[in-house]
Amino acid sequence: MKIELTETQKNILDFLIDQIKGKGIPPTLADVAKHFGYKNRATVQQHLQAIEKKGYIRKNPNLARGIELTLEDKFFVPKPVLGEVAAGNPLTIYPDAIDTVELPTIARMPKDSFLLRVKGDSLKDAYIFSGDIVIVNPNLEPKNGQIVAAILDDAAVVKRFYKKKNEIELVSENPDYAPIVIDKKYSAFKIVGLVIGVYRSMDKKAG
Amino acid sequence: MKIELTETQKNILDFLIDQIKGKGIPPTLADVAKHFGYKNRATVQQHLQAIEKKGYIRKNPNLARGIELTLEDKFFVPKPVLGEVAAGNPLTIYPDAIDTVELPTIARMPKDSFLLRVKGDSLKDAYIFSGDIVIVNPNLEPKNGQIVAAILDDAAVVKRFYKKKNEIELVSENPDYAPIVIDKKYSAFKIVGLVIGVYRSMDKKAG
DNA sequence: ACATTTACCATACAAATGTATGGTATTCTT
DNA sequence: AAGAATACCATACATTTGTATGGTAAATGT
Repeated sequence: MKIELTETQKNILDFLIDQIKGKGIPPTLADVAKHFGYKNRATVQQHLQAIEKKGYIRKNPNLARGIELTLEDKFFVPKPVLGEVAAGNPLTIYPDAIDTVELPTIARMPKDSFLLRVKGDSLKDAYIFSGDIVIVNPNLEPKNGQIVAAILDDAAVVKRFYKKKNEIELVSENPDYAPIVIDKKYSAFKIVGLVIGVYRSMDKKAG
Repeated sequence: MKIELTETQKNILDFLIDQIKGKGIPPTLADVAKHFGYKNRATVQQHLQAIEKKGYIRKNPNLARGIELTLEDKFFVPKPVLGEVAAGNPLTIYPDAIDTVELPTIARMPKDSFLLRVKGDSLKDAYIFSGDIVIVNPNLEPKNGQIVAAILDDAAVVKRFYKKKNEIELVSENPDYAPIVIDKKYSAFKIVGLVIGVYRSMDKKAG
């Protein structure tokens, strides 16, 4: 039933979601126009009509800030999953979204953070399992013992983080996997962000 | 600094909070007038000026729905956890919120659904652990094999749900706990809702 | 090549919303 | 008793906001 959104429309919808969920109050047409640099509200108006026709929002006519997310009825906001991330052995990370999960609106999802789907079972003793979605915040500095997402030689991993003198150690909770030790100067290594939450939808049985 | 509010002013402020926190969008003057049965907006306007002068709200001039709560913590929105729910043996459910989880910025509660903190480990084979927050939707009908929250003899449980001919069976994933079988007519039993997701914040170490 | 969709701008208009001002009546203070 | 604060109403007006309509240009599909 839902039709694909264009890039511009998707950007606008993202902004709407961001404002409504984040700031708590839907923007006016003028707000949206200003944010995207449009010189008049009619442009926004037309985009909104397109988005509404495709079923993503509903508008209360003649009502200031009368934009409602239809997604909201379902309690879920679709979010892109940027890649798969290995809890065991490293996996490839993809340049674009490989999938979307329906994330409940309560799951905390700060700006700039993103989602990765976990593959493998090396973190099972930290209660993260294959198929779980981890929420990664790239703006937080990881402390020792916290779980991070990192890129190592073009692959992505999720592991517990320990900062040593000249190395960084990435530890799995599962004793089947040995810790990875990286020299701090090694250039093909980069911490992507701190894992701030885990979400698992219950509609399919875990395991 | 804060001065005492009059009864009317307090009622209006309560309504404002209710709308902003609950509905997610501040009301217009007309909304407030209608709710309290005022015949014109100027009345509301004056009350708002009084409330603002006393420091409880701030107004963005000439802005539709431009009421902000000064009380509001901009970065953390506490969400009530309605009770603890036993994955093992039943626990008491409390009439009021027993705790809050802090969900930064986002965190608008999906309509009608609520949170319960899980205690006990009977669902550990379904990857739900003590301390996890389960999201319960009371409007969805559970199907066989799904996980539900239920009230049994004034205690709350989270278990996998199976509907039999004349009974309902609630099963733990953990073999240490035997299934609970309830006759359908038993009045002290009630399905509270379907567990639609599990969320775990990572700021404290799991385990 | 032609029609359709998309992405913008400009302008005009109507409805919603906030604001200013003046009025009446009641209660509370001093 | 006088003054102040409170709680309303009515009306007029300015601004914001949403809507309708028409136009240009580029990309896309058939």
